[in-house]
Amino acid sequence: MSYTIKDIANRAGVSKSTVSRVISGNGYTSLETRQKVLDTIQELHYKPNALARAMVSQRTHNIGVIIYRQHHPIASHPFYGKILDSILTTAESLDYSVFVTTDKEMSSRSADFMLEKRVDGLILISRLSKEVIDYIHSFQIPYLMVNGTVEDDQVIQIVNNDEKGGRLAAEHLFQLGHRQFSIITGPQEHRSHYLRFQSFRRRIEELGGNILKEHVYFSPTSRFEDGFKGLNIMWERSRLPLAIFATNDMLALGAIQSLWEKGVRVPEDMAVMGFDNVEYSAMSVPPLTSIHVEKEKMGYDAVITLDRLIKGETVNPVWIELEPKLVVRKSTLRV
Amino acid sequence: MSYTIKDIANRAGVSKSTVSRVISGNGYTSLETRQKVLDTIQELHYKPNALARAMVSQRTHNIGVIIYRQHHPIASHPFYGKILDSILTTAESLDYSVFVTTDKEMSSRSADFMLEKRVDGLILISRLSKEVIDYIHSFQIPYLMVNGTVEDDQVIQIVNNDEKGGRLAAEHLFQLGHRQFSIITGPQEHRSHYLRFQSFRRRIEELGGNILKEHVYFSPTSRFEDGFKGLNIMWERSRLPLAIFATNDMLALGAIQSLWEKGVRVPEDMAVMGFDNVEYSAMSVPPLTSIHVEKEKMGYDAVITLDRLIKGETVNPVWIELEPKLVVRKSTLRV
DNA sequence: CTGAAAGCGCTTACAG
DNA sequence: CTGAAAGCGCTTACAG
Repeated sequence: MSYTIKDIANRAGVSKSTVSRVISGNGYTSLETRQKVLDTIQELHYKPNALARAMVSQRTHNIGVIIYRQHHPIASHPFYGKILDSILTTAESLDYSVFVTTDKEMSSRSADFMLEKRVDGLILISRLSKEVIDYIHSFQIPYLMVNGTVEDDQVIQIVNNDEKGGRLAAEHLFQLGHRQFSIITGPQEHRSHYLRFQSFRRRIEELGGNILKEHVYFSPTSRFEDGFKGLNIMWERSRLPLAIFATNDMLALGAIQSLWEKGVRVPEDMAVMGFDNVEYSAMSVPPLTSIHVEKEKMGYDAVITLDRLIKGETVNPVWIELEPKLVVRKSTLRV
Repeated sequence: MSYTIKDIANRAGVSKSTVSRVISGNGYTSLETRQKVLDTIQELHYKPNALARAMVSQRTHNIGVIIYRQHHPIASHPFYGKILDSILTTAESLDYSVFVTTDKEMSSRSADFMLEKRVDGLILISRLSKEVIDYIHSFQIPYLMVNGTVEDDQVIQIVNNDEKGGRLAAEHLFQLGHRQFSIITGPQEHRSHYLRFQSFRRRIEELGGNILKEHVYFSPTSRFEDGFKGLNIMWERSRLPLAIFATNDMLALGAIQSLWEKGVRVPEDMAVMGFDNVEYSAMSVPPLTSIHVEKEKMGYDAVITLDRLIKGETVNPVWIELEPKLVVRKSTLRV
């Protein structure tokens, strides 16, 4: 196989301890031996075995990311993929390697894998069952949750302030003069969709607008296809208001394509807005007004916070909430 | 920390060897002791330390994925993200865990990390410099390349048949009656963009059409923004032909948005087609005609092949080429 | 400043 | 069928 510390020691004419010392920089070494060791390391392209190191140091410098996927593959997901990207780069900057796993059955299989590999900590993304979380919790391993579904203040969570986001959306459409609205909202078991919808509705009602029951479509998923379908279903049900709010961008884009097929122009005939501000919202025709969610920051904060936990520092607050922001594009322009 | 094999042995009143045997299923164990051991494993939620196992077995059951990213974050990328997704699920089915790393500088840093962690094998995605590849090669670790840029038949590669794809695109547009074309093509150092463009042009010329120099835009990246910009630049340069071929979907979508801003209708006024068949090509307005590339199969084949290499089996052929397919959508419909 | 020894948590022959 | 011993490749006190 590859060279070991013993090979280096022999070749440099010193002991393993000495080699270990120059690599780690702990303890004293004479300049001369130090140089000799460094040279032979170079020469042999020696790579210390991280497994052996981890065995004795009880630290792998690996972290695990578990992402729940149901319908959507996850890495390529415009929302979760972004979070993952930023986890990857942040982790790298802190010298962690990251195991990525996507979990379909919400079983503990992924968790078991990670546990056996002795990761230093775990990042859980999206929907994971209470059982799995409790299971992980029982192992006393540092972990936290990003954009989770479970309200649990035992668990460190990083989330978007979806209530505020819903309000921002409501105020934007209201200001454009709309008083009646159609809603396409994702699975209500998912905290985000639920909060976005509820706070949008509440704010609209506060302002004096209203939302009729027949103008709400509860989508079984948060995907494009169901945004498309949802619009069709509502369309056949009744004459639609001139503003549509979807609780995420993919649903909104689905609605827009459906409207386009019907010959309804956006924004001239109807305004549409989404939520998340995924990359594609800027690329669509027309570009989609949305509520920006700081996906990169979610990933960044997750790693930084996990690193603290791993180092035994206490983390406060337990609940990290990020601020959403309105991004106006042409899909809601007053024409 | 967590329990060790010794804890289990003590509690069950047997030796470590015995515990090891029942876990691995190697060697004989009486039904009685077997049950006793299994029970205490259950009871203590014992998780064998994969590091220790790997130390002795010289197999980590981990593989590494290195993705080059320059402009685009990579996990969320509509093309590479899909490959990654399928790597993740395939690896899981073969009981591999996967380290994912994105490499910006094309340095050997990621490779070094993976090497130190003693991954069983490596999957390299996209553009990686010859030096890095040679470097990895020198360590005798099983590895292969997906959608690579380098033509090197020493290296096992999984690629799309881009020449055929380019031809399919040419034939489709030609059949619709077009004889002149605009091209937006990505970085020519990238094998895919180069081949797609060249074979498209060749096929068009064979058929009797032609492509003028001023109707070709060489884009510095393969991103949406540059598709948008490319269209603008050509637009100002001269009157454009009524069919546009972009060497990937993102460039095509950029062009479509630009046309939309100018009031040019697709496909009524102008036909546009892309390449890759990323998810968003089906979601755009209008839906985009494209050449489908089997991204999922790339990831799948990569893992299956790597697994063979890891097991010491020989792999033939060295160059795995996937067949592209034309997907017609409304952006090129004859109206 | 340097080396020998013990130990991290497993598996694998080897005896019995 | 079961246990004691050696070893995987490191690090960490402990002597010297």
